[in-house]
Amino acid sequence: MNTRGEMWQAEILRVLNRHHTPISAYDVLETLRETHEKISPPTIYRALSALTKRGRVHRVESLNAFIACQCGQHQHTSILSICEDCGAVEESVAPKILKDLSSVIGKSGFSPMRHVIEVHGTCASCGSRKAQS
Amino acid sequence: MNTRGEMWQAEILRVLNRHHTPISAYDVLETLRETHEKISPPTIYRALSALTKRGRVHRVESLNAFIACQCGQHQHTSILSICEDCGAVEESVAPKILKDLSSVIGKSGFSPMRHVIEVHGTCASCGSRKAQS
DNA sequence: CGCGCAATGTTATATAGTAACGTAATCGCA
DNA sequence: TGCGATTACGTTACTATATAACATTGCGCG
Ligand SMILES: [Zn+2]
Ligand SMILES: [Zn+2]
Ligand SMILES: [Zn+2]
Ligand SMILES: [Zn+2]
Repeated sequence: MNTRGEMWQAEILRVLNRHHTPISAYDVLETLRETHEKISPPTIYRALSALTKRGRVHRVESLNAFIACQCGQHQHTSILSICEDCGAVEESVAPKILKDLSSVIGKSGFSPMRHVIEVHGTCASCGSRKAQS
Repeated sequence: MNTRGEMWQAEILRVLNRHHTPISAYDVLETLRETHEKISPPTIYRALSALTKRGRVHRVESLNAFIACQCGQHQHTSILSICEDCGAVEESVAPKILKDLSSVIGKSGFSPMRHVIEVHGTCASCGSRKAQS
């Protein structure tokens, strides 16, 4: 059975949903340790990996961190816009870009399986805040 | 003077150019230790970071590894196609995709500074090898 | 029951990256 | 040239991220 595993996944998802920025596996670990003293890294990583497979959580490769999927629509490849000022991450879904991407890199015979698209920059509110000052 | 720093950059670039797959900073470290016993991680990371800024080396975020720029044209943002079979990485330059990407994520007011586009999959030769068997 | 399998827990370790500080080279300027 | 300020570099130690390996649990089934 996997009731325990599912329990960890649910707990971790709750932790991730309390944040609006990506957090590291070890941040999750520390948080869960407040209530479950004996939890250890492999448990966290197993659950995060299951959640990622199920599309409930996205791994932010360029930050080695994780964020709950915000776009309702799971099992998609999304574009992550990461504000380097406030840390906020926004998800966009753009099938056309994925298609163009496939066609560009497919020219050489490469067949894509997983896309990582992460854009670092400044979000709207941080941008206007900086423009003011 | 920064002749020492430039020397490390040159040595590291030589190491990276001997491989056709991304290698980790610590792989570089081990290799250089064969000839320079006392070299240490910060030296490697400083040089890698300078090389990355200069566009001579790309950091593969989804592998925590580095590869020498293969496309001659430095200081560009490139799309990396990573074969999960043989590890080979191919670079593509596609300004149109970057433009589309900016326009999609710009709708919400986000202004992009750095793009990370990495596609995992199977390269042409590994694909045909698998199709045969 | 009692064997076999798969999921989970546990310990330890591997891998990746950086802070902090001292020293040495370089620059700005009289 | 002399000399303080500044920056680059080396070195030590440490923090952060991730996984290997093995023990244990609990369930399915004859
Ligand atoms: Zn999502
Ligand atoms: Zn912001
Ligand atoms: Zn390149
Ligand atoms: Zn291949």
